[in-house]
Amino acid sequence: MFTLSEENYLKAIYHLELDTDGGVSTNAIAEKLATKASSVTDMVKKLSEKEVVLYKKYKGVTLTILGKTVAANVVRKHRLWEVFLVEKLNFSWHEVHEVAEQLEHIKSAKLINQLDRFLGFPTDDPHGDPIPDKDGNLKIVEKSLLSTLSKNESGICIGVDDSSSEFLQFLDKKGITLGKKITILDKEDFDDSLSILIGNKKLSISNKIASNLYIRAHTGQ
Amino acid sequence: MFTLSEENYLKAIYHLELDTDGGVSTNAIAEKLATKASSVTDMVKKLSEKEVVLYKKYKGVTLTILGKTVAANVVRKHRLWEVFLVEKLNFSWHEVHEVAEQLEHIKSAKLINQLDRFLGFPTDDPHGDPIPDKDGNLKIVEKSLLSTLSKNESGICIGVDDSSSEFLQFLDKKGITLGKKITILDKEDFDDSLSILIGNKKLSISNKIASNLYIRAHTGQ
DNA sequence: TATTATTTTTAGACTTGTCTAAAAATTTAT
DNA sequence: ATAAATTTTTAGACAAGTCTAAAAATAATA
Repeated sequence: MFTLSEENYLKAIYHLELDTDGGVSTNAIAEKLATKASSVTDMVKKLSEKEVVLYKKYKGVTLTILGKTVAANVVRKHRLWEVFLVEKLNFSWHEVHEVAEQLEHIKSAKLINQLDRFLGFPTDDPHGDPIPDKDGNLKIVEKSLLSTLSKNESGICIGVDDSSSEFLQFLDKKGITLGKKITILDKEDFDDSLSILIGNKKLSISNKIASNLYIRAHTGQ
Repeated sequence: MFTLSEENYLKAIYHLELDTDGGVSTNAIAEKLATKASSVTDMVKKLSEKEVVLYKKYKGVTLTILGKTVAANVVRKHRLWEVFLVEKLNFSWHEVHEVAEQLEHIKSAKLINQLDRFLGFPTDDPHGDPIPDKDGNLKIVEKSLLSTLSKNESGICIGVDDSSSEFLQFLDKKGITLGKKITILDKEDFDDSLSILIGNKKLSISNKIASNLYIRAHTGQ
């Protein structure tokens, strides 16, 4: 069994490993968890003894198979609870993270299996992130940043990179939601801003926005 | 804000106060929380500084208004989650306690208000215990132990005193559930065991069982 | 009421998870 | 390749919550 702190470290390492090659650095973990590098060193030693990470001094950390399973399960719980909050309790997508951070640590296999069933076995959370299955496997989805599309190309909005409350509320205001078709009408060379068509509305968005929206290629019609 | 430990102490004191007159003793709290009296003394001092309990050395503890509100809110959350688990996730009533012990500490006013609404504003948990309202007020229900009824009296089964998993599973096996009408057919002087009619079934139950079942008087038919 | 017995508190220690400050290792730059 | 900058680790300390063992207060009993 793992403590709340241990689970948070495992989750952080799990996320960091996804966009890092090789071991995850002490500093990166410290930044992600808003803690100090020395604390990370201490915890990583403990996790290493529990055989959920591989750790060589000064060489960074990697999750073991067991560690990855534990971490993926925490992520699974986090995302299932987010779905619950949005679908059943009328939370907005920008409100769910903080509460899911707490709920993800509730320990009960039955609870999470039944919740999964109750929600109809969802595959994605409200931000478009895939929900790991019971064994911790993640569905791989071909996705690109909106900012990488060219003029006249289009795709379906399937997720966000930055899921801060501010960004999500901005998207709400603009009417940008998951599942909507987006077409690039024009790209401005000057500042890389985009003119897009979403639904039947024309919008102008900055490159910063476009670099935080994931798109699935949309062939045909 | 209160830590998990503080909340558990407040809840324990809250429950103990309900069936104690005067202050709650250190030992009683220690027993309820399966901890040591010395630990209780330490915590009670801290709670006293936070002004949620009144504490005089050697004289026991009482909740302040604030303390009672905090405790009732934890109980409210516990019982709402129990309803959720039974009604929505198909848990049996003997399985909910352990999970609700964890869920009761999740901090989010919106979560609990929306959960309450989602569940249709239930007034009782699956064991028949009343759910405190937002202000911490408890509905008072006139109830008696089944063991106090006389021959030919009857009532509706509305709750259990002992809600241990074993007892609840025993009740499941016997088909004794909340809301059912129970009539005393006979009382055995020798061992105070009862012959009862529940639904259309005749059952013989020991006094120990009868002393753990709450009944609401059922006048007429 | 004096003496036991019980309850409660104190004192000191331990664990978990964190921190600061300083030392050691590694990386970067000259 | 040596010096400087950065990263990482160690050493020691602290807070929360718990424990054991002993002292102090209260309650029970003869």
